[in-house]
Amino acid sequence: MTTLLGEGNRAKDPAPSMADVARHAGVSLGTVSNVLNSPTKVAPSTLSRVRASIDALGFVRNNLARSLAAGRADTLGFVIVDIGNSLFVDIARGAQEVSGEQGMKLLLANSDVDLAAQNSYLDLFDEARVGGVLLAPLDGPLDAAARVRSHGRPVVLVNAPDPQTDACRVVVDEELGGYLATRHVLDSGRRRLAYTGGPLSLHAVAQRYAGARRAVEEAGHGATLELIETAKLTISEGLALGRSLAERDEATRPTAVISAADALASGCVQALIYAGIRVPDDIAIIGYDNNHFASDSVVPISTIGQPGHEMGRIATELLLEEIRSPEDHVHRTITLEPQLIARASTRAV
Amino acid sequence: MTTLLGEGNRAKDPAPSMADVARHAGVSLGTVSNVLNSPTKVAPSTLSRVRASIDALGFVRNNLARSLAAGRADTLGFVIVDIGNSLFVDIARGAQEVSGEQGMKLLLANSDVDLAAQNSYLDLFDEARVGGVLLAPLDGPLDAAARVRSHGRPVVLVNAPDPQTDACRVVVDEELGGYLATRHVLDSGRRRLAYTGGPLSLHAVAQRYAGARRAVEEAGHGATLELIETAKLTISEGLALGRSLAERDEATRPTAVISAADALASGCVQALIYAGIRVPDDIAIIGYDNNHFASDSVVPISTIGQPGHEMGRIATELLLEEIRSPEDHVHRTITLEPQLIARASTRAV
DNA sequence: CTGTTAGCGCCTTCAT
DNA sequence: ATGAAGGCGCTAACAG
Repeated sequence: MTTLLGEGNRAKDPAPSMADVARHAGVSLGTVSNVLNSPTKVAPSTLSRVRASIDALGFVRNNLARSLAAGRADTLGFVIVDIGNSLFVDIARGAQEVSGEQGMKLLLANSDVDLAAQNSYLDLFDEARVGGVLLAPLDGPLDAAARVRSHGRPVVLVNAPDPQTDACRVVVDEELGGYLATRHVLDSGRRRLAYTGGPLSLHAVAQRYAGARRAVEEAGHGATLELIETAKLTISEGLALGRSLAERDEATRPTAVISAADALASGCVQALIYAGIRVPDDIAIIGYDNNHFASDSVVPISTIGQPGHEMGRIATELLLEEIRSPEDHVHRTITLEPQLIARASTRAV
Repeated sequence: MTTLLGEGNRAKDPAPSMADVARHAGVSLGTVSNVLNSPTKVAPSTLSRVRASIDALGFVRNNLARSLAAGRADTLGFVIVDIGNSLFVDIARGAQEVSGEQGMKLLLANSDVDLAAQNSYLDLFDEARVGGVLLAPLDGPLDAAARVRSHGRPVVLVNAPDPQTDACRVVVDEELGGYLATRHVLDSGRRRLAYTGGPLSLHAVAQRYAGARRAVEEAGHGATLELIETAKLTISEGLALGRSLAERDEATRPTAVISAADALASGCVQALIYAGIRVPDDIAIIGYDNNHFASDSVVPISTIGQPGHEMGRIATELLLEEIRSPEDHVHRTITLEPQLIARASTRAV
């Protein structure tokens, strides 16, 4: 076909390939590959010459072709249940660190608490032939993850409530967290306690409650624990909770509230103070998660911190280990401990 | 080589390929490709037979090979400056929607306000041959983005302060936002105003301040605007601000505070209430960003909403347009308008 | 409608 | 230290 006017620039000159670089540098394709992958095996002179051509041409290697040919990927995928939750952001940061240290890249995908989206991203990473995937799942079936695993692609679960799957997991001891929080307020002298959070169908909420009960039973001495279930773990539920607490008369009002989440605790504190009730003098409150708005509150709120950063690091290490030696890898569950962070909201009376 | 004990499962049976499917179904490779890419061109009977083999074998297509062969990608990359900020999460959601609707997948990367990380992810997406990239950049040089563009890969900037680059951009009118906020409190009857936020070196903070000044000048009638610069836009800075405001005597204390961020406003409200100062009766406050903790406050805080979701949608549409017709694409900057959200914290007196 | 074939860009032995 | 050649898994004509 003859060239018509303007047809010449139609091609939008395609990215230069290694072959182009080789030609430009006057070497063979294999040599270019070597300067990219094993620079030590190339004579210094050719090496610099090839490198010069590389950036003269603005060459970037095609990772698709690279991974395809090499049969392995330098990419990891992380499917995150809720990118708006700072715990997961911390986990992602930890994962990113380890990935970088070990020469891998980390790609993120936000499932947004939606099972279909979670499955779709799992498939995406599977099709993209990533080296392995990290999954912070929502409460729900994990068969899509199993499918990925069945394709020989390692999956490690982070903060997964469900222990039934055959994969490595990194979790934190929720029961212990509830115990620590409750024990702390008992130690501060309060006896009439209330645990709040919900719905109880959430694994973490239930586990933390179990821990709270254990601490109260252990305490004896007339310590009591009331359960106040909420519909969600939000600030606005907390506001409502605080208002209803403020309406109770002093004799029945708990003297300490153990909350399953900082958001809940924060709302509660705000509503109580607004109603003229003193925190921690009249009511002590402790939250959970160590979100920034727990520390950044008029009355800094005590809380239970989860080692998100460490969770991300460990999960990634497990994943890389499984990727590198699938043969002798044995799955394990690493359980991390939550940590008490005492602030003004639970000061002893 | 003879088979030794246990050597058989050494291979960790590699993922089945289209060739395997073809063999299993008794058809040719091309036909399998057709059932995957143009099912209409395949006889119903073969179609179902091939499909049966596909999931009998648990086949998932290799996207690396697919993109390599096809010369185009079905993936978009989004480099996000701060995954902890809900505005960007909203943008990501919008981008995800449009991507999905148009048959593209969206991969995320968190640069975490780090230039090196941002550049590294830009390169990652470049090497991964994504179809195009969305970039919510940090205040800093954009040469890495230019490099990506020079490789023929479209880049669109979201919420980029710097208008100098040659690419499509989606931004919101920050000056207008400051104006709207200020105008609103003026309309509510306040005259002694203060604008707070910082550092002023941040583009958005400075622009919003400019808008505030414009509104005050326009108002005349002895309306005044004090500037209270903060080091950051955090809740704790807001707490400090609220405390210092509470210490002033009534004659000099502003009757309305326009804050450059909800976090700041939230802290301020909390500290004021704690000090016994009434909001909005004694001081009205308006924030910026429409973060959830602005609405979920004892006194719901008025704010300026940014159309994050829409920003993400539009940016992705621009990107897809450029990807699909690079020839006749002309770069443009879409400027969206922020929106006033009036709540209790600025109720008229 | 189905089969055949030639690459896509790179890695990786194996020679030289 | 460098070059040559086969193949990774798939798409996209083109034949039949």
